[in-house]
Amino acid sequence: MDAAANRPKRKTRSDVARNRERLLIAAKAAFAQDGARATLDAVARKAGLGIGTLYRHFPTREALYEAVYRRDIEQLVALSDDLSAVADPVEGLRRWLHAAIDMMATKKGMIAAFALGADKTLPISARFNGTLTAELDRLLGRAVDSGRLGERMTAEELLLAVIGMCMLRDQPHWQASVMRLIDTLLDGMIQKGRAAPDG
Amino acid sequence: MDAAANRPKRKTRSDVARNRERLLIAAKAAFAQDGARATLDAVARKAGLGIGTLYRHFPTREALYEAVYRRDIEQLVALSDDLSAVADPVEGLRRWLHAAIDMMATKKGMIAAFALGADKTLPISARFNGTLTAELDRLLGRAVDSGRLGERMTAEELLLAVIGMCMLRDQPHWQASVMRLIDTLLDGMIQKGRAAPDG
DNA sequence: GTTTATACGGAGGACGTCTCCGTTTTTCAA
DNA sequence: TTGAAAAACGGAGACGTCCTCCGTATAAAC
Repeated sequence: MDAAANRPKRKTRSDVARNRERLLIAAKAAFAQDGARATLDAVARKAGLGIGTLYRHFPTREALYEAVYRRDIEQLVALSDDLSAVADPVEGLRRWLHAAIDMMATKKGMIAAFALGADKTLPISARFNGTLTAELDRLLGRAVDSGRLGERMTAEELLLAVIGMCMLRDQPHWQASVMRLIDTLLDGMIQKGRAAPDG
Repeated sequence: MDAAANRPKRKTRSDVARNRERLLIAAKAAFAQDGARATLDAVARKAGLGIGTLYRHFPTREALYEAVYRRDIEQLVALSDDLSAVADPVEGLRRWLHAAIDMMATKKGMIAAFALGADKTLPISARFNGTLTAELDRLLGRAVDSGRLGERMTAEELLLAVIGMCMLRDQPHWQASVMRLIDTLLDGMIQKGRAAPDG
């Protein structure tokens, strides 16, 4: 029943933590350079370790993504805490979305990680997207409660829109374009008349 | 100099056209079923032909996508002709975007094809994206000229937004979400006050 | 130093892409 | 018809990546 109770108390080997760290550093560098296309063999080689070791530490590519970008996600969570205190809730929401885009702009592999997260069949979805959707929902809820924004879009939809648009990273001025798209989208959500007839 | 002049006048073989057609039918089915993940081996097998024949007809995966979806693109071009006559230019633009989304909804592989088109390094970009951007630009220009829409977004940006958002196809109600996103975006483009301060 | 649990490494199988060239099919001229 | 030339076909095989498996190496415990 209780696996923890009858496990021998042998310390975990010292090389494990060291190798894990090496792998993460190598992966971060590889993803930054080659984005989603980086091969895992290359990551292992860069870390000076065998491919088998990589797979033991991170059984799937998604697990590796998650470990590499977990810290960044936490940063976005912290930022949403700060921005919940901004006087204008729409502005707070806007700033958070811009920060998310900024982050993806500097980390090539991150977009790939999020794209995987968009696929509901992968467990990474629950962690990355779940966490971020929750934060976004908080900011969005605040703006809606204030009466400034309508309820046209859900937090999840907004997040997916950002992720989707960021997939077009290879365009010349994609970052500015995406930010303008987001701003325009927010403008569209502001309580006013509607452009779209129902038919 | 003139390659056409001194080529022998032998007719092109009759099997070529037949096999090309078979490959297209098989590819269309395979892409519809498996999306971007369909293997080219499977396409060739489904067509009852060798893999070598597939590659001779369509040297790259993108070439095959292009051939499979060319007709659909032409349909969108024709639709934009029709919609240029609609009284309300914003409504015309909106309908065209919805039609594009509808089309992607029924053809799994099409989104993959467009996503490739978003990568400027591939020649398919010039054909698919170029054509569609031109049509969208026409509809958008008309709406801007009427004074109803501001010039916040370019046709290319709008198109890329649609493509990006459609990449999230695996979500439960993605199609409705994307359409609502587009409607909201259009609302945001309508000439009114702005939500986003400059800082 | 010996034992033992644990981790490492990389060979190898599976699978997809793409090429190359011997074989087959089609066209054309006689 | 039939033979030869041109053109297309087919699939074996080289290559690259993913991922697993298990013999070997190493750290911890005693």
